[in-house]
Amino acid sequence: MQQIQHAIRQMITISQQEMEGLLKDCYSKTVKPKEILSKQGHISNEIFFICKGITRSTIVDQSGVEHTIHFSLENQFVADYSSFMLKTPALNSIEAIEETEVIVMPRSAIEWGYAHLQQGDRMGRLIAEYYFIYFDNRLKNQYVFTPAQRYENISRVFPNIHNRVPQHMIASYLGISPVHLSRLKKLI
Amino acid sequence: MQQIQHAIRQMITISQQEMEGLLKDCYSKTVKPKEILSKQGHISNEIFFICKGITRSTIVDQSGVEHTIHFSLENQFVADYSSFMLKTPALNSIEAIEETEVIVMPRSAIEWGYAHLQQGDRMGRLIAEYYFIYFDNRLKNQYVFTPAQRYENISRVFPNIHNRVPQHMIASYLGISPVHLSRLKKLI
DNA sequence: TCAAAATCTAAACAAATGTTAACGAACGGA
DNA sequence: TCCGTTCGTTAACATTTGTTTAGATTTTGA
Repeated sequence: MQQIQHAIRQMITISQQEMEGLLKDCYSKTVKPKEILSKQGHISNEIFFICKGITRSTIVDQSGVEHTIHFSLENQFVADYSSFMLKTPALNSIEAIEETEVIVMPRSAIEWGYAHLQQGDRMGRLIAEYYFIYFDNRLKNQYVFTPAQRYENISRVFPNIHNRVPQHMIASYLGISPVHLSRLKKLI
Repeated sequence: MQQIQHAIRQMITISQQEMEGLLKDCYSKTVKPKEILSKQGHISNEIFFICKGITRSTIVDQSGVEHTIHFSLENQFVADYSSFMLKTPALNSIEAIEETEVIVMPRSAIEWGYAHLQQGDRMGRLIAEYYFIYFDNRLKNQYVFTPAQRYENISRVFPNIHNRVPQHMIASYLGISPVHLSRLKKLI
């Protein structure tokens, strides 16, 4: 619980009492590689904070092919936020790549935060803004860089990613086939 | 000013007095087709609300090729939010496609809002969340749909777009060449 | 420890997409 | 109104990327 408190305090000013209220419904959970944290088709009612490990978010297309849309590392929050906010069935799943320890924040905790924290909306705003900047940057990258260039840059966004996830998942994240990524690496 | 007030009231509860404070530094501006509202390389210190018209946001890659990353329609806010939030030089420009009337919200107005509005952070959170959902959806679309499918779906996001912007800009938005879009249309 | 599964690379071929050039239609400013 | 510009389409060819298959290596789990 130390880690998540530190992450929260980096965003907002929060009293010890408030912190206890926010975290009272939260609990820790450990999942093994390939285990699912959050499943497509279900409404996401939880946000996860990663204490240790790494996860990937996946989405399945009409042909049944699975795509990796995101990796999440230590000290980051992860969820299908669209599903969480809209209360619609999640389009993506979240699964552990390594053995991963998370703190589960149920919807009740988040709603308690918006209602009772002095800076609850501010925290929501900062989280949303953080992801906004991330998505915005990612979108611009997609217009401006080739897949090879995006491969070269990926460890800026996900440090040490090459040592932690198999290459075919990186290819999936880049939107290219694993065979093609292997080809591109030869040229770099 | 009616329109922007209506848009704001759809997000938050705000008194008439607060509204006047928020809008006191805002002003109206009209630009002709192809005129620039916001230029790449400059720090964005303004958010625009579109009363009438349509704009596109563009980014230029290393080879000097211009890409259309976004269209913005009536009753929407538009800016390079990353530049606005981070106070870093904007990567993209915003230009009018049709003759466009906007309300300019300078940074001073936004900051006044965060500081003085009862629900200032809430408004910030809702705007950021709205864009989060938009980007998230857009990203998932890119993994799951082919360019042809994204072309077929584009008018769900940008109603009537086909009658308002030249096709080569739509191709640019989709990330394909205008020639290729022309080819794809034949097959649909 | 050992067999099965996962992973990466490579080659050959197929499909998708980009580039260039040409042409006619529509559009816009003088 | 007229002429230059922008726009959309088409064809031919080039490049990029996907698919399939195979083989070698590593990892995993019983």
